Amino acid sequence: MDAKDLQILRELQNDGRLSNAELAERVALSPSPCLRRVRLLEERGVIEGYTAIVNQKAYGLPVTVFIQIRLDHHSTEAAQIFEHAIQTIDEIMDCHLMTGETDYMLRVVVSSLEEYEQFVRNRLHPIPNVASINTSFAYGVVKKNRALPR
Amino acid sequence: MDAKDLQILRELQNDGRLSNAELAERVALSPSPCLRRVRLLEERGVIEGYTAIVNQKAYGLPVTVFIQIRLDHHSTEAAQIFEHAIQTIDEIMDCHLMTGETDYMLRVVVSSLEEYEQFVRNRLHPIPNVASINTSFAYGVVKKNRALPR
DNA sequence: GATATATTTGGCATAATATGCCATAACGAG
DNA sequence: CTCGTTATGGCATATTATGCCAAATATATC
Repeated sequence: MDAKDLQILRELQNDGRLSNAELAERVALSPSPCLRRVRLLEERGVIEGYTAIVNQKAYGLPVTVFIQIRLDHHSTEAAQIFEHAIQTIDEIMDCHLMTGETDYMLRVVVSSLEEYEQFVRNRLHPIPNVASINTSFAYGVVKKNRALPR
Repeated sequence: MDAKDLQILRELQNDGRLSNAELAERVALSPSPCLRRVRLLEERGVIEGYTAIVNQKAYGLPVTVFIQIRLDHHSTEAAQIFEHAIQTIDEIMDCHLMTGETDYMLRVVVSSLEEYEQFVRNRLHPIPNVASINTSFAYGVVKKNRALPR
């Protein structure tokens, strides 16, 4: 990955639908080597895919919740059960395995506080081995960055 | 926003580079009304943009950190200064204004623990009015969802 | 420093795709 | 039922992607 690849990644993170012609111009290459670099980045898994960024409020899901979860014991089995359970729950946008006091950090998206209550009751509580659930509501987004630094 | 729009959004969240022809086929429309719907969703701000999803490890930034920040007082001015300060810091991928005990939740991306130390020293500590910084490191990602639920 | 090898690049022809326009069809209000 | 509005599909044109080849650049070896 040289400087040109980094430039390509920066441009595609800021506009994932850039045409190859436009992208090539911005990174000072002709279209064909530019396209070949993009395909290589895709094949190597550096580019995992492309996505449309949807406005949560306009979509009807204005509420973002961060949830810190601890398991009651830390066997491989308990972790596997938990991690498997969350995969099928659509409201969970992402889940990180954490160091320190909490085991998992979830970002969950819902339409309202009422729906969040339902979510906790119907989706979270049925999962076994969960010792504690710590909920933090987000009022709004102050910053949102598309491109990784550097 | 009818069912077709929702379908379009779902498809474009899962593959932001779908050709209009392919998208039209998937949502059972001919290309022209399909494209018109996409453009409308863009104009209305439902689709905020498109982005390439870059693998953090492959890119050289394997460490994700969640940081909970409290300000020492909650004047509009203190908030504005803080919120303005973080905009220019590239390592901060997103920042949410929170309810409850902490004021802000940051997601930060760095190459190593050493770099995180530098980040805190050089970027965070200079910001005024910050009362406390609570750092939580992520080992790895258990789940990552591109598409909003429903 | 010269030569051989491998890698990357740019150009071109072809195939696929997007775009804008228009007539037709579906929908809703009165 | 009828008018006015909105959405749809088809088509011609312009733009873009793709695959192939020769030229240029970089790398390694002696």
